[in-house]
Amino acid sequence: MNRRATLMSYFQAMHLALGDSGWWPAKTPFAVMLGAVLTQNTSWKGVAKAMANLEAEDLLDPAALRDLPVARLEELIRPAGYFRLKAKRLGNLLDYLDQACAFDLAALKARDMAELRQELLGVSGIGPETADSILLYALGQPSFVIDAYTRRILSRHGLVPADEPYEDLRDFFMDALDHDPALFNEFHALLVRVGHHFCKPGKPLCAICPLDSFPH
DNA sequence: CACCAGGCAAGTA
DNA sequence: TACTTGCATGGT
Repeated sequence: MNRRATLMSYFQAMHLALGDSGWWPAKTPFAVMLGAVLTQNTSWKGVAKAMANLEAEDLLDPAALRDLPVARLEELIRPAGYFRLKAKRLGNLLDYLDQACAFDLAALKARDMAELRQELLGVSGIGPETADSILLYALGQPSFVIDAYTRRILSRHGLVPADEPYEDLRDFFMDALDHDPALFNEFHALLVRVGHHFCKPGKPLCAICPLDSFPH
């Protein structure tokens, strides 16, 4: 079985078991970018609280956030953890968005993906996973997102080495699959959901994991 | 109590 | 280039 067929069979198994994930479909692109930074090495629960704090003050908007004192931003995002660090990183992102498109985020959707990805990676605080999350979930561009669960699940199934570098893992998906944003979106979401529920660090895969019937 | 969560950058050798 | 460490709150 070729890699495309293998990956699609994983996708089908996960989707059949868990259904649609509905990740980041309804919010604005900017809100998605905020979430992508705030969720770095952090569970979504605290991020949701931080986002609610911002929304309650109508701050899910780049210009509004730019005018907010840093100390106030730190206070509002505190539940997401690393609050001083993340306040800086959001400031860096705002500086970039102002310079790159004058906060016209819709304009970024038309940009060349590879070029835009390189620019995002140039922002301090935006690494490969955050950049790909922004491209895919905020801008609808077909950039596959790799996270700790994706690496863990694929390596435990013997599809890649455990220490496979981020870019190689991303190529593993992108060389095999059609560059369909909807597919990339749902595929990554399902991998995270499966990892979260069934694939804890150090523990063996669980018998009710939808991927348990695959070789590992 | 220990450990982890949808990472990243800076420092060290 | 390849490790190590700091960042911080909240849940299990």
